[in-house]
Amino acid sequence: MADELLATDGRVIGERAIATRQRLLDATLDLLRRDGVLDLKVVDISRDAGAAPATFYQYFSDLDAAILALSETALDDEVPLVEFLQPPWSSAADIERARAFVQAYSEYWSDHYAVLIVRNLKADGGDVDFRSARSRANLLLLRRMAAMVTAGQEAERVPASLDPFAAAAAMMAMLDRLFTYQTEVRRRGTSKSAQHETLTTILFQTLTGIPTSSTSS
Amino acid sequence: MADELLATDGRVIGERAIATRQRLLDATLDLLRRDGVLDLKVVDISRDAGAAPATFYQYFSDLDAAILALSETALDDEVPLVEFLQPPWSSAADIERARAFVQAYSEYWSDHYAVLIVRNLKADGGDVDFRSARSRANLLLLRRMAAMVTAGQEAERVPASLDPFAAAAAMMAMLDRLFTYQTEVRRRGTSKSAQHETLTTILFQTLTGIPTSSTSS
DNA sequence: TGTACATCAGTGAACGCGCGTTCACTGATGTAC
DNA sequence: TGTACATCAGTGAACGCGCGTTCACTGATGTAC
Repeated sequence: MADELLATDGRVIGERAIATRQRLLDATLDLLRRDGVLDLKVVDISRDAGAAPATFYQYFSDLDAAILALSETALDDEVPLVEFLQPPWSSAADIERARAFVQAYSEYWSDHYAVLIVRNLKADGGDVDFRSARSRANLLLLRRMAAMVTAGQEAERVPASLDPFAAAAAMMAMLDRLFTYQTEVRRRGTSKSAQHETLTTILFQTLTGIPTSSTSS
Repeated sequence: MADELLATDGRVIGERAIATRQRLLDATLDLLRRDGVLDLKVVDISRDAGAAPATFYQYFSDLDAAILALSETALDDEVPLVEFLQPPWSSAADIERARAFVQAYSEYWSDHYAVLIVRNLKADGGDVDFRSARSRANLLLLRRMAAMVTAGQEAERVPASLDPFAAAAAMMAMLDRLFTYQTEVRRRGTSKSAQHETLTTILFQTLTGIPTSSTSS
């Protein structure tokens, strides 16, 4: 994208300013990770970035603007994940790609969870900008998943009772929520790899309807 | 439970006070639904409940205490849902019970989503009390789901690659997140009943491994 | 059946902090010649 | 190769609001006789 960064007054900004802006974003992410949205403050962000509060307002009209900017960078990291779903999984061997997808998505999530949680929260709360940010991000993967379901139904492997889009949304929901929830699951003695294997199996089974090799215990 | 309600100073409180406390909780829930956690204020709650701010502090040490109290009442409404999972689904006919479960869970969720979202948010953020509230609630259903997976594996219908607890958690995650997300899904032209049918199919398939009747399109 | 007293429940008004936000300013960097 | 000037970037200090929280108080209800 060839868009130049602007200050809040509309000026195009130079290198030094871009660096400052980035430091502010980094600090925002740090604080989001450490303390969560409920305790996020402009004053703290500025201090952590080694800048005066007034500086923050040169680049962001308010906290939401900064969080939205972080959402955009998260989106950039989501784009490559499409590769794992495209072309669609179509044979038992493709479970390897499902496995790789789960792994990659897990990493994506652990890089960006702090931002994604807020984005989802604000989107759920009805904020238009966050809604749109979420939609753009989700549709990327959702469309590919839905296409797999449709293909699976045409091949009569996937139940006709699935709505392709709803099924895809369900899978996304599962991935998102579960990664949020990960520490908790881990605490009950389920290893990370067991969790990934489980997700892989459910995903592959639901989207493609292709039987998983090992059905014996 | 025979626990009597206490004021913050430890006194057991009478009927009139119980009613006031309840009005405060009702107002809290209303505001949570309307404006979300980020804008929740003691002053507003008190005003809406027709009380002075000082009154709030007679019954709750802070906002979190009130939200935790609301989480407990949500838990009460979750208990009956166990019926739908117990005894375990074991034949194709049990898909009716899965369907009823999804329906009931959807209603449970739409009654309590505002509180559950905050509970999850705070639990994810590491708050001990909210963690415990969430665990107690989730384990109720999680245990039954995990048992079904184990049974399905013993009958060699469910892939051995599933970890029973992780699979159950994945299903819970899917339900929770997707209901949050419902308006969005609806907006893309998926009807509520199509969504429920999809969830029912995925749930039943994943937990029991029993093939769904209609695999043709 | 009324009066005095004890306890319970609720509040007005204020204090004070902390945070968002702004404005007039200073300092840094680039450019012309 | 230095000096003057323009533009860019950053800030100190303050204002003011809004909210959490408290305390000494008032009003309501129950109880004894």
